[in-house]
Amino acid sequence: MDDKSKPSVRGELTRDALLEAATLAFAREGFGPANLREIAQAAEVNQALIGYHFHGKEGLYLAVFERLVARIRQDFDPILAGIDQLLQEPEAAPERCLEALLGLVEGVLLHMVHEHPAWCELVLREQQTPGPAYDLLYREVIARHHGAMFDLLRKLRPGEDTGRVRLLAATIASQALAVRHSRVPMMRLLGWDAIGPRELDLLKAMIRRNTTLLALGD
Amino acid sequence: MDDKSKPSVRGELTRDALLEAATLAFAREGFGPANLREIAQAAEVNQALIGYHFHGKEGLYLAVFERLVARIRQDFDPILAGIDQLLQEPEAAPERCLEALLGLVEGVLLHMVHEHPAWCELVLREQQTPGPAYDLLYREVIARHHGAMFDLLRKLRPGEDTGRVRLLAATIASQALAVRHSRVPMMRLLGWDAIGPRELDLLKAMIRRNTTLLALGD
DNA sequence: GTCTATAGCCCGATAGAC
DNA sequence: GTCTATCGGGCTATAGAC
Repeated sequence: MDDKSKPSVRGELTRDALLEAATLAFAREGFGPANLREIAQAAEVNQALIGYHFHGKEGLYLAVFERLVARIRQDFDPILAGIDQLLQEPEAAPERCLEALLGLVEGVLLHMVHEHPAWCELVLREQQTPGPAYDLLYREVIARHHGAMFDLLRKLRPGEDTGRVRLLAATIASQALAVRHSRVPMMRLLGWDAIGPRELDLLKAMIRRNTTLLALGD
Repeated sequence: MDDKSKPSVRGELTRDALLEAATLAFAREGFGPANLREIAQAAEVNQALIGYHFHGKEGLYLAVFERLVARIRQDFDPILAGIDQLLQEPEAAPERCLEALLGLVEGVLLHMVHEHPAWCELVLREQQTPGPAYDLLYREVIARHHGAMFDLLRKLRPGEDTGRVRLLAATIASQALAVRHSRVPMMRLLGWDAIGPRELDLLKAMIRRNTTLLALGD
């Protein structure tokens, strides 16, 4: 029984291999410079199969985003569900709201540290001219995160102007995002070669301290 | 006296037009996908002149960065010189150090908000895969900013571990940078269409409040 | 579903006239 | 310094055999 015996399975293997290779290639080089020949070669699959399975380069690109969004949601849906539950309790203690906020921000930090270094390039490209891929990412990931942070901060700062609470959410989030957006200058400033366990602990501690100050301050 | 009467001037006009168009194109599309034919057309200049003036696509790209760095330095050198002077005073009051820090961060914020959006996008892209162009920018701009922030924060938090002070500098800076790096999701979160005077005041106030808390907190 | 082969396009570079 | 014309290479997409 060789690996070609079940066509429907083989097709799926081909799709997966192409998506895996394409994710790396698009992340490393961006949409334009990424090269279908190399992607097919890295996936050990014939180049013409990209056309068959994904209807061209753009279709492959969108499929890569769908896959990544699904993976991100797998990581964050439990955290976001826990926050939703907490927020539905009428008398949720502020300490627990702060703890939930810290957990969410730390989750984003971990994701930013561990994701492929150039994943940011993909998102940035989409941000400049938001196309279908960015809309998907925004709807499924970013909007949910924003919503959860906003709701938690509103509980922590009752009575504060909602515009200011939103702005506060954005500035708190920016600390975690900076690890990705400003990775290179940040590493140079800190004199780090890589973000290992020791560096990650320092980052976590600083973000925890900063977030607490910013959420409760004044 | 037509505009072709002084060849040396005409060449300079050609260079400038090409640099202007190239800045926009590289920022919008990144190095790879940007197209020399379109750049030449936008500059209303013959495509072959790119080869003559800049020795190809990479030379043009580097020249764009040299121009960008020169303009940024024009804006920030006075601010940074003022900080250097303050830091050389042996008994500089903490209040003045904090004020200088707030001024620098606000300067970065204003730059991120007002300067040509294309420049920031360019930097962001280059940062993902740093080459000679990024080294130039880092040496001439980013390193100086980091140095100034670090020195000011060390005065404000005497005795604190220098690694933590550096990390604090990075997280404080990230707030101002976020206006560019996360512009699209941030605007959606805040429900803003553009950053006008009203929005800028809100941003300034929030960053001032946050920076003060983060610099002095604990 | 897979593969070969190639059509057809776009790009960067440059030779050579002016 | 500028322009026209073109070369050579690399790319995506796809027709058609299996």
